[in-house]
Amino acid sequence: MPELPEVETVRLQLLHHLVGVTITNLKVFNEKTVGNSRKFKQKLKGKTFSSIDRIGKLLIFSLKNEPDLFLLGHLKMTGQFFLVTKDSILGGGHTATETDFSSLPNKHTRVAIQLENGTTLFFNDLRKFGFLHLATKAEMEKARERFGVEATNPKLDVTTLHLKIKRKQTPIKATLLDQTLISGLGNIYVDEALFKAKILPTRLSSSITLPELKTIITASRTIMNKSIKVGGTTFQHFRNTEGKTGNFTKYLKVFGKKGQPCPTCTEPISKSRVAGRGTHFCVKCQK
DNA sequence: CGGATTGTTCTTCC
DNA sequence: CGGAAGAACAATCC
Repeated sequence: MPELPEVETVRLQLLHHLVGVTITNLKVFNEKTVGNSRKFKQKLKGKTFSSIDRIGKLLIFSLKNEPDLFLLGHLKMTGQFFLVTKDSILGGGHTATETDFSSLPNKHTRVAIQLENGTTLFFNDLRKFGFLHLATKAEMEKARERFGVEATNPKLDVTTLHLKIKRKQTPIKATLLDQTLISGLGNIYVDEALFKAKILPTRLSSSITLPELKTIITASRTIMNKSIKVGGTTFQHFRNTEGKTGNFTKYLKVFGKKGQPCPTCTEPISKSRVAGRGTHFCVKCQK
């Protein structure tokens, strides 16, 4: 379940390997992933990556000398990028639990992008919810506008956010997952941030005071920045572009810890459904 | 084999 | 009309 830190981890790695690199060929294994594969291949062949941006969990690829063509990428729940160089094929060295690069493309490969330097970028996605879509500048900007300020952005104005949510009759968890209000949080980091802020995920948004919201936002930022530093969380399907799992798993305090003692008070961690999602919390620590 | 899993959008309901 | 709840999407695991 890639959230902001995982997507940022992917972005940094792709940035390192793709900028200035030209696409020589493309292969589409799943039409729906790209929309229209004919157009997708025709538009991208011969183009050079110039930069990669991110808003929330959406990746935005810019192309050299193409001011009106962008590539929007979303991993949704199970999307993965794999960057396979000659070296990594030859070198191997991955454990059995990790994806075997020499076997790519495999049955979950939806798109393969061949690059001039002998590298291939694979987009794998088990559940086919993720996408790589072409967009005009106007479409890209429209997509951007749908996102609220990123949870990690120090400029996030909590007072403005509080005004937007103080009449909402939904659980605070649902509000924090709403990407149009605040972007980047997903199921894992919401649970972790609310635990750190000592707020119950079921609390109505309207009951959250400004100081409480500030605490939640600060907690989100702290947790996600820490996660970015260690390469994200691996829970089920996330792998970075080298096929490695993230390292934030060991820092998780409540997510996936149902029945285990709360790290603060030893009360067993509870799990229920909030906002339609599996939700973890401590009934004693969170109010 | 039914139910749970999850990011986002779409549909339905009140 | 607008907010909120739930379904849908896909594939897999238990």
